[in-house]
Amino acid sequence: MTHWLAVVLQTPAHSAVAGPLTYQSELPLAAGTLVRVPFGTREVLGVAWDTLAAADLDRAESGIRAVSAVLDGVAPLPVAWRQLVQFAAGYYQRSLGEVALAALPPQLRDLSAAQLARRLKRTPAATHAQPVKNPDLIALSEEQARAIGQIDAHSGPFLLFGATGSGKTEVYLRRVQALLDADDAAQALVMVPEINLTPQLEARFRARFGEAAVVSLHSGMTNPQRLKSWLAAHSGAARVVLGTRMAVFASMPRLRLIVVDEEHDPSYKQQEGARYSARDLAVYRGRLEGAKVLLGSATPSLESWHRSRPAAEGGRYLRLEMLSRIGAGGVLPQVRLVDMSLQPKKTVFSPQLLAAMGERVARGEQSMVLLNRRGYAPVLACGSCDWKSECPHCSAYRVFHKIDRTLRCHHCGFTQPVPRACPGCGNVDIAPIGRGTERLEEHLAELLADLRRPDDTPVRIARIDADSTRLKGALEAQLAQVHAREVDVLVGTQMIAKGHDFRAITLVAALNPDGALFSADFRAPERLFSLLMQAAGRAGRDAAQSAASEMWIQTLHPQHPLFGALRRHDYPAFAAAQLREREQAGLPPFSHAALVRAEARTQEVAQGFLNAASAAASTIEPALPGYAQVTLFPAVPLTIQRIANVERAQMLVQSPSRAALQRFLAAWQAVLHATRQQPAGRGLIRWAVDVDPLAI
DNA sequence: AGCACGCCGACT
DNA sequence: GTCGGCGTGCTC
Repeated sequence: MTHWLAVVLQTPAHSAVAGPLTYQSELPLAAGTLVRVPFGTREVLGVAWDTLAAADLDRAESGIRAVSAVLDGVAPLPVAWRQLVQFAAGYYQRSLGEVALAALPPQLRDLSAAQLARRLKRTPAATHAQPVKNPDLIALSEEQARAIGQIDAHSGPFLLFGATGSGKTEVYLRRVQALLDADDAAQALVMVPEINLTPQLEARFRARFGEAAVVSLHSGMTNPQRLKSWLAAHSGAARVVLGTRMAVFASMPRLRLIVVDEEHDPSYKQQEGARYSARDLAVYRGRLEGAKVLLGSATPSLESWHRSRPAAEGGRYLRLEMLSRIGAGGVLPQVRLVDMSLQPKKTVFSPQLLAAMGERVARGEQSMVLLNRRGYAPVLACGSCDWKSECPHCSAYRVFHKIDRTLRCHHCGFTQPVPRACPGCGNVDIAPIGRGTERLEEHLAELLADLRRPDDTPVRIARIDADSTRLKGALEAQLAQVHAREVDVLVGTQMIAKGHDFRAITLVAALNPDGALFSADFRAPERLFSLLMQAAGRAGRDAAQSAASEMWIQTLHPQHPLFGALRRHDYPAFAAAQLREREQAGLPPFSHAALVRAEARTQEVAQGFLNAASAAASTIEPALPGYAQVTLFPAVPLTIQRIANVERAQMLVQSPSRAALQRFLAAWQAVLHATRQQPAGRGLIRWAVDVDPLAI
């Protein structure tokens, strides 16, 4: 007997074939079954989404092809997984197939049914790994115990607002422990923002629950490793899945707890393809599957903070507070502001800061200097004509990297040797303008050259940024050097501000954070506050030194309220002020936004497409649902207008109602597709919608 | 997006 | 005479 199936495959977002396709099969196949199907001239992986009755067929029976193979070694994907994918595809305006296939391990796409069967034969049968029971545990703080009690007593979602070092990870571990002890098939998902942070967390979870119970899922793993972890989660054998944002889509049949650590981190938002927020999907998934959701941060996103206001005021999350620091005498580092307007112009290090660093060196303690700009200098300029190191392919300057004497574009990658003389006028006097971490490291070496460590050896300076850690294992090696106290002063980008537990650092300095105070990006202050709080949290983790640890900030605006709140370590005050501003300006979380981005060879084409699609939205009959509550702004060029010779434009769509915005976007999708076929879409390279964008 | 088909320049 | 340039069009 012939059965018909709706199968989703990775069909491109821009093509006409966006929805599920119909195939036939001699055997009945359950929804969620993985299949390989013929598609054009190739054979691809698909997920059986629905069974179809003959009456549902809208296509001549003769045109329907047969499923070529069934991957029956893998259990069908659970209904909750399909619902999550369906929701994400709808909410983020992408095709079902794109989201579904991107959520599966890549190797599943590449292996034939036979290859997969062979692979599965090598993996042991799925038994639920049993974690170590009753490990030796340290006593909980009163705050930790109270937070755990509340998590047990309520259904959540929870926002665990816990200072750096307040022991959030221990709370996660205890809740996972309690869950696994109580239910010997239950699973927990623990997400962290960056791959860099998974190894140390993995070590802690493995130590507590044993090797077999814990698997990781992130893009730094090899494809076979990812497949293995994914299968362990899917079969239920793995009890704890640790991962980055992609892990929110892990198939877990008995998911009962989801932890999103550092929930404010922008890395949770995917920035290409389906631009989902793993944090937001985690909350949705928790509700869908009846799993408790625990968001944790010392500086929560304003969205989560707002949602965790008292229930009487409309809050939907339960806020749990852990304000004191464990193991550091409860003391947070002192924040010192240096007014740079009192310093000579072009001062990089104020004398006060240098003196403070010098004291650390003399005592054998470590300092950390943050500068959010890698390379030697952001621009190279000619002294006699107006030549600057512009990238020929982008509307941006190429950065001078002294280490290999190149000019590199950080946007398109275009790299050339530094010219001997000015390409504009031939003058040999071309000079770096501004400074990046490379130059800072060099400058600091000069400034500190005369200092001696306690054993009378010279100061050792190291730099950690994306350039110094490009090689595999380089970051680990450099971090190990810092831990082994082979470094006195560490210079780096925000890469070093996050998560790493540096025991001997007693001074952290931010050299020039002022850009974010007056940025056009409305989230810039939130990010800066979070970065500085996290950086401050790096200092003085060791109890013996915490009392003397300091966070130094050099600024032209020491009176700025952001720094006032930071000095008091007062996130709630900062958040309240920011939320007031957001409310007045009608920005998220008080409104909802989506961006449509368009790329073309010329700015006119990119903007023309967006404006045409915008105009077409209002002329459609009947009027699109919710259209009255939706505001479409005119198309504008992106901040970096051109990258790799592609012009980029965007259009903001805003609404006070999330539902109205969603209905509008769903209906507008067809208009955008149609506009592309019209003269206004001629020359357009691509377009994409970004729902809940991080920056507007 | 792939991967075909299709129609015009420099090579064994 | 073929290999291959990437322009257009289709995939249940």
